[in-house]
Amino acid sequence: MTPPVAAVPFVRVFARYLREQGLPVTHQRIAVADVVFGTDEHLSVDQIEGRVRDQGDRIGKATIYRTLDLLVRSRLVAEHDFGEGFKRYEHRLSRQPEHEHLICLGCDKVTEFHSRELKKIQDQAVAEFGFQPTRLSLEVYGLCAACHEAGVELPDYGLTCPIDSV
Amino acid sequence: MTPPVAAVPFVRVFARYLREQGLPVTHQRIAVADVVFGTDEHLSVDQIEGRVRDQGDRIGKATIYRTLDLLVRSRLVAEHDFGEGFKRYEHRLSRQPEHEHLICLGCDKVTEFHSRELKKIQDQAVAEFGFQPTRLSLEVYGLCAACHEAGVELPDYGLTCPIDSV
DNA sequence: GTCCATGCAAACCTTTTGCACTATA
DNA sequence: TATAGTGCAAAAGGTTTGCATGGAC
Repeated sequence: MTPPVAAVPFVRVFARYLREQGLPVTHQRIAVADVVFGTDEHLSVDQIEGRVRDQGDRIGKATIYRTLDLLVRSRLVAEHDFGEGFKRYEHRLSRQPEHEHLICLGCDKVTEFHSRELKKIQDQAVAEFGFQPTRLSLEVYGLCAACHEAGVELPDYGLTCPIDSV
Repeated sequence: MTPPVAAVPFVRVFARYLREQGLPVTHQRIAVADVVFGTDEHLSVDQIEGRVRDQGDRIGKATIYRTLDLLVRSRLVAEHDFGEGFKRYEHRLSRQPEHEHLICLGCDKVTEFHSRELKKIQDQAVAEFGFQPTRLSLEVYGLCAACHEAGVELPDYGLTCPIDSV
């Protein structure tokens, strides 16, 4: 099976990168790249495994983890932790490379957005603490418009909140 | 051993909370609360275990996890993931309850700070996407002033970055 | 032909759970 | 004394590693 057409040039960038590093361009590495560059979703390792197998390729999980490590090091792919107990991966080509995520607690939908306030926050860290930022991680959790309009309610953990009365 | 004086009233808040919920106020729960409310550090479960034992109390890890769950539900304590592979915990009393973290990749020092830009970012999520935020998580990674001045260098992952040349 | 990648299974680490026993109220 | 908590050990779940085999160049 062939990868989505849009993904092909990005997979080529990865292949070129591998050759530049003197690393073999293997069938499995390309299969993982096909999947990751072929979508704008934020994929888990299990999802990547399933899609590679759906394409007719056999692959082991260890190879997926090792290939993702290469992709993240190359900075062609970003790794995220949305607090689910596992990591998710998204490619950084054909989209705004720097963006943050709105994560819906009702339906798990992830919306990408960018705020220029983030620059100010980093500037503030420099001005106030002499801190030199190299990267930041921002996730906003809540309800997406659809869930909000559908009246979805988030469980309130079920317990009272003493901090408000302190 | 007695807990730090400053921690005592906060531990009392937790004890009152437990009674209000109809839950037993046990030695172990109070010992964990003593440790967590007795510092402004961001403690791992291992650190909490060590400090409880240093105070002369015996405790199992399962009890620490179960007590931290209560503390987080009560909102007296916040749980954080700084990407280390385990969680850290900090109390939310006697400090700005809402704050974010600057995490030094050189010495692991954590600096708390607050930026009013965060409010604007949440407003932007509402205005732009109709997203209703309930909480957000922001961590800025980089070098603290001391490490920066000491000339600490961060490893660059060792590989070239093809994305800049795409 | 050399070197590295792959697949599998085992190991690892943090966190959760089951269960017999103990402490709280 | 009834109810819920504790400790221990086992389980769970995601990720990493060791090693013999197989593929890339």
